Amino acid sequence: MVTIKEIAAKAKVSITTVSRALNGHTDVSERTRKKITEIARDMKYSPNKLARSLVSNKSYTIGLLVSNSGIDEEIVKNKFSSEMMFVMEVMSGINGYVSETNYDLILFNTDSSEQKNKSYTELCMERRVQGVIVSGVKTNDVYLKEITESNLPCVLIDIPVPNANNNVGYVTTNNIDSANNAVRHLVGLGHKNIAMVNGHEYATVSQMRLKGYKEALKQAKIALNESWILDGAFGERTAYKVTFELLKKNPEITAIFCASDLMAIGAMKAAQDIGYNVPQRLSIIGFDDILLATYVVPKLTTVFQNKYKMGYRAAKMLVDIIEKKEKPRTIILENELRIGDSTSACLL
Amino acid sequence: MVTIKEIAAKAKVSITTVSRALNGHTDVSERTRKKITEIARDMKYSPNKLARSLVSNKSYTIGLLVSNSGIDEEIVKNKFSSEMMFVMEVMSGINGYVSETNYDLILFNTDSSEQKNKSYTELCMERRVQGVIVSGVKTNDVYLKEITESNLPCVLIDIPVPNANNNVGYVTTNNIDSANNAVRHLVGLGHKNIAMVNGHEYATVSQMRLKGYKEALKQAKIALNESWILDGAFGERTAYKVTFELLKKNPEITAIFCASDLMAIGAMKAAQDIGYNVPQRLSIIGFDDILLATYVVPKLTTVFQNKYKMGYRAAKMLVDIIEKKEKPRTIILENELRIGDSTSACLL
DNA sequence: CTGAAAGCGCTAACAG
DNA sequence: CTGTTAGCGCTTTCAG
Repeated sequence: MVTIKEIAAKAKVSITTVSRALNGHTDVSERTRKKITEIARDMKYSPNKLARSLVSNKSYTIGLLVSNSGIDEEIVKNKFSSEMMFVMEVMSGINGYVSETNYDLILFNTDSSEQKNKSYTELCMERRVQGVIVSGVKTNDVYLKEITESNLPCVLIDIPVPNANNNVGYVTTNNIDSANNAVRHLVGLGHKNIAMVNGHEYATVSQMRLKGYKEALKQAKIALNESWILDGAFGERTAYKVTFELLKKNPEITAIFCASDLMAIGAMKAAQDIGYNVPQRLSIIGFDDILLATYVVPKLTTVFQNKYKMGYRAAKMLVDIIEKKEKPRTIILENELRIGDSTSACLL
Repeated sequence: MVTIKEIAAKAKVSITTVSRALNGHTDVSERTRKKITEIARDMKYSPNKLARSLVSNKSYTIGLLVSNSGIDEEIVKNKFSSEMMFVMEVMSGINGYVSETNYDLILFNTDSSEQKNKSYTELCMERRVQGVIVSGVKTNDVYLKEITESNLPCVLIDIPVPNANNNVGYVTTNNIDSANNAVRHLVGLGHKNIAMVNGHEYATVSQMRLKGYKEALKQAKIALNESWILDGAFGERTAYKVTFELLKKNPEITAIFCASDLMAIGAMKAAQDIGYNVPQRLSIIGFDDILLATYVVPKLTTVFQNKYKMGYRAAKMLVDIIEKKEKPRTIILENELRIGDSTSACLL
């Protein structure tokens, strides 16, 4: 590895001058600058960012904290869980913004963190990342609180933080209204007996979507039946099981609102296995609009979340925080109900 | 940020001693070690890996070079391309292995590299990554050659390198045989007029799969019809278009072998839009077994590639190279034909 | 415009 | 067992 020292020697100048020339400082004569840049190129010089970071105290790296949990919970080992699919699309957006900047992305795995007994904060500190984006982490996560209470700039995806300091922000979508809207759509189609398959309780979005569901029923003056609210754990198989049971016991149900597409797919399979036609006998709505939603048959009616944008905006917000720009620390994106073929008028 | 210097001051020892104590060297008395570790904990000390890397010349970071190209080529901006889906699953495997080690993963985007006019090698050098995994990059990529010819440890996914130095390796699957096998399956079902929708030419896998296709036809003594080999560019829409044309012109075709699942799905839609029943009128086989394959109707018959394993093994190989372990630099995994509902006996 | 010197936080001989 | 010293590659005062 060639260093500025070697360049300095060859150019017969001091390392200071080399540093300045290469960094575009104005106080270097054109002649020496030219000489130096040429030599640098010839020697295939590449600046050592580690060294630069050490002295400037800026690593220009952003941490990305994602969970792999669930990866072999529902699916074997080579397939994704619902969460994974969601996170992947978000990541794509994060990457999209980050690649417009000088920052690089470093990937941390929350699972390995627990193996190694290191908190997320430690992971980040060690690498001196300047900020971190957290996604796919449960609200009861052991290390979550620590990191939001630290001074590390931090943006959370779908995890609202009530009264956080100015270094913390979050990006989420309008879950309550979207859920409400989805359920209202069902009501509009004449459905009255509408069940809900929710995700696990350790996701804020579950609570929000449930809230929207309850609101919509109330507005439609439909009595809430608590036993029709199921826990599908954000998994296809769990959703399948609980839906199967539910439908067997309660033939009066004509529609189900699911808090994720994968669960909707699980529910749909359960319905089909029971012999129900979707949507004629049972309407189903999902949430997320993952790639899969368009490909299953019937095509899912679902709440489209712009996951790319969520990631993009999260990354942007993080850089704003890092660079001390005073911008909103909360972003709530709007969703959009996309009508597919899994919903239709109630025929019962 | 608290440093070992501050710990040293508080513990009234030299920084050397602190360093040794914290790094588990044996030449420190138990008493001082205990004192030091306690102080470190109390002060919330976190070692600066940047500084450590600088002196030890080991960054303990691995670069991950993936392409985003195609992301808005076929699909809007918030959806994945086929390549993306594949790469994502591979990434999951890479992450799986890496999290068992001391290394961290740093993400480079090949597109941004071109924006910034930096070669992959530069990107890696600057961050002093100790090795890099390359995936989803085309064989004609401008910077590809440079990086494999550098001394940087490097593992490629699905890009065989003929006579590379000992620092370069690759992981791929048995594409020729798998393709051969897939086509033979069609032959076994009585098909004789078998077309192929291939990916673009800048992927080695396209060439291999084509080779397998040709081999199988030859073995079955079926004449090769070059005009039945189409370029689907690894995209669903392109595959749709070319298949549509092909089927219109050549009603004698009863089966299509596609070099990727997404293209198979595109082909399937084309067939259905023409009024063909799949599989009765037209059998279709895909390649990859991406998550989608199981969810489309009819469920795709496809060649299962263990993408997680590909990533896992690639990461493992890279670490072996970095740590100078003499292990094979070539890994060719076996695939498995998974029969779905998109293939059946030839009825024509 | 240029250079000398100090130092970022840490590790690693070398001496004691 | 512990401290002194030097230095990883770079940036940044401060003097000239």
